[in-house]
Amino acid sequence: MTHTKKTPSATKSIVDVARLAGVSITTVSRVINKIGTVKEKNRSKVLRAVKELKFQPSVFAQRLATGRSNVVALIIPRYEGVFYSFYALELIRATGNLCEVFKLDLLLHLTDSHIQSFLNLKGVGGLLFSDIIGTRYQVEEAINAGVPSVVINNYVKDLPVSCVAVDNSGGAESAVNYLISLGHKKIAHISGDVATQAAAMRLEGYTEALKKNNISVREDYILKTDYSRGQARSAAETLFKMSEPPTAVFVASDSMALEVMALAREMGKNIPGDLSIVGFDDNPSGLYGPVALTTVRQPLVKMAEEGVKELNRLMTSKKGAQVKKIILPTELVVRESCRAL
Amino acid sequence: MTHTKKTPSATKSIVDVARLAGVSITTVSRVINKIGTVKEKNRSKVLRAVKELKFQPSVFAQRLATGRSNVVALIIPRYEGVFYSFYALELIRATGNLCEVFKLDLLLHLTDSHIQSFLNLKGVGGLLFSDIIGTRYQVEEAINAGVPSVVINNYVKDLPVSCVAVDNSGGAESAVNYLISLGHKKIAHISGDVATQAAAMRLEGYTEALKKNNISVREDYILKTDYSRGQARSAAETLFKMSEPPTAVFVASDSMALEVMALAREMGKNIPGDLSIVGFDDNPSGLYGPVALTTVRQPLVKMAEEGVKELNRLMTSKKGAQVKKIILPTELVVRESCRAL
DNA sequence: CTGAAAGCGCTAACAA
DNA sequence: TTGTTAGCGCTTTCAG
Repeated sequence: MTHTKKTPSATKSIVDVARLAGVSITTVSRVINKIGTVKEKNRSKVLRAVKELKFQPSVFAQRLATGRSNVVALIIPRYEGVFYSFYALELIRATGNLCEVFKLDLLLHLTDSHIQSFLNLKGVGGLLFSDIIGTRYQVEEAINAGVPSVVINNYVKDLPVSCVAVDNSGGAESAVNYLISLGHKKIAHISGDVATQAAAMRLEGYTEALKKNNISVREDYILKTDYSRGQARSAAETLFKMSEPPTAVFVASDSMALEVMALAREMGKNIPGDLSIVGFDDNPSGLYGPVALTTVRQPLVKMAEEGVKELNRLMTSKKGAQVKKIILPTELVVRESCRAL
Repeated sequence: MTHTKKTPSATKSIVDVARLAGVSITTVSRVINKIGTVKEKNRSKVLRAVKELKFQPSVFAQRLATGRSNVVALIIPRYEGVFYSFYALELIRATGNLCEVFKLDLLLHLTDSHIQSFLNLKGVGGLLFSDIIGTRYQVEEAINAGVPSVVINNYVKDLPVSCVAVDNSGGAESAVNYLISLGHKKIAHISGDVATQAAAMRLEGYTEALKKNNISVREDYILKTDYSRGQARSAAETLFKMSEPPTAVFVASDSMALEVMALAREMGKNIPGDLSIVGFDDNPSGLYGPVALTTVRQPLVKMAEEGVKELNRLMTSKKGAQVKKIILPTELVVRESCRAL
């Protein structure tokens, strides 16, 4: 009985290519990895064989042999408020696009904060954390294991990890300053979930701007939400019912700001006539309404891109590379939802 | 010089565990893979060693050895209109969640339809295609390569591949029938991108319902869009300007329907007084407006789940398993945006 | 019930 | 410039 080499139906391996091309597997490997030191003649023979056999190297064998992995896991906390947002989608999209550019495989990992089992760190070459809320432990674990990691959307001071965040407090300040420059003094703030750094910093920027302008901070003008439209609506209702309602409101996200505008319209109020509104995000939805929303543009795509770039840098440089803390500027986009008093 | 066993800093391997536990690596492997035939005594010794060493098996070695991979790639066409949607996010979310349940690694792949290089089929254990628009070639390639695949959101008749879709035409019919039952005869349709099967089927359902009720189909009542809010707004403008405007409109997506409602309000029109509206999706945003949107609920999450389940079935059963074509029912959700004539 | 040994497909010294 | 060979870490017969 002919001792056939294993299952003949098996997919082609580097050995088959080598045989067909009449060279050693090493040479094939060199061609695949573009090692240069291969004679043009052999090179083309290999290439031809590869094409004929439709050969694709086994990534597992490669990874096992090299110890390197080009898999990047994007860790998103399965945090309802956040995940239903424009933010999450933009982030995923931008990350996906750039990973493709860098030839990285993007592993998506939605995680419950209370989850015990973490992903197998041996399976990934790098970790991209979307925020650190509820995943701090995982970040620490990754750092200890020496897996290149970067945290996005959270300026992590107290951990030796690269991060790229947005200047939330600065953005908030510019929004409120703008309102003040328009003559507003009674300015409310509908904040997002202050458990997130982004929301907390926006709140801080709001109070800072007020203080610097000698406007007293009224607690009743600060409404905290979970970033959902539902809670934004409730907050707006509260605002409108106040005996001394604000003349302007800075809202922590565009989608919430849109909800406030919607409610205002329903109640027959005029925007910006009766209330000036500034959002945060620069979500395209803000453009389609009757009154284009003035907002603070947040470079979400850029943030994701910088994150992937930084991660790629970490992954391709030797162990112990210096971490980077990047903070991206925001930009006030003036449209139609505010008026001068 | 002591011939140290390679880099001592290297992560622990099965060998270290075996040594520490005082058994062979085979036994360790058995314990890891829950092979049962291991004496309790050895078993606990191994477990203890695993814990002490914080051992995590190398997925690459496992995959190389077994030839099996639990990596699932979710292929989403980078199709602007689609990707900015509620749809994409829901899909990713549901897929991500269920993959975790099945212990599958989710690889996200956003693809340009014109891309040549495809992902390395050897690297994945299964493929989940979100729609087949622009990726038909890839689907065929996967089928030929024998890689388990399922197409979501598109009922693929002409290819031997599993798919799970939604009853778009049925859903559209029920929406239009409902409008008709309310006494409407002048019913318009703002369709999505008819290059997608979903939009095409909704349009078909619309015309079918009309025909079955002996209402003539007016071409000028059919406005085609790309699913974007911008185009929805233009379509609505067109509608409102007509000499004989419709009394009701069936819109192919909730986000577009919301845009139509917004425009109506801006123009001082009353919903549902002046115009009845039915959407499609059951996007939660439809609930927050002043008038809750009547819509056709689309089991997006269920669709994604069924997709993953089916893929998992394919991946765990032997080659050549029978493909399944699944079609999920929709449900009309009556809320406040329609009135009887 | 356990262990020795032969791979899985590829890369990377080391020689030639 | 090319080939030989020894692993990478794990699974899986096959003996014991």
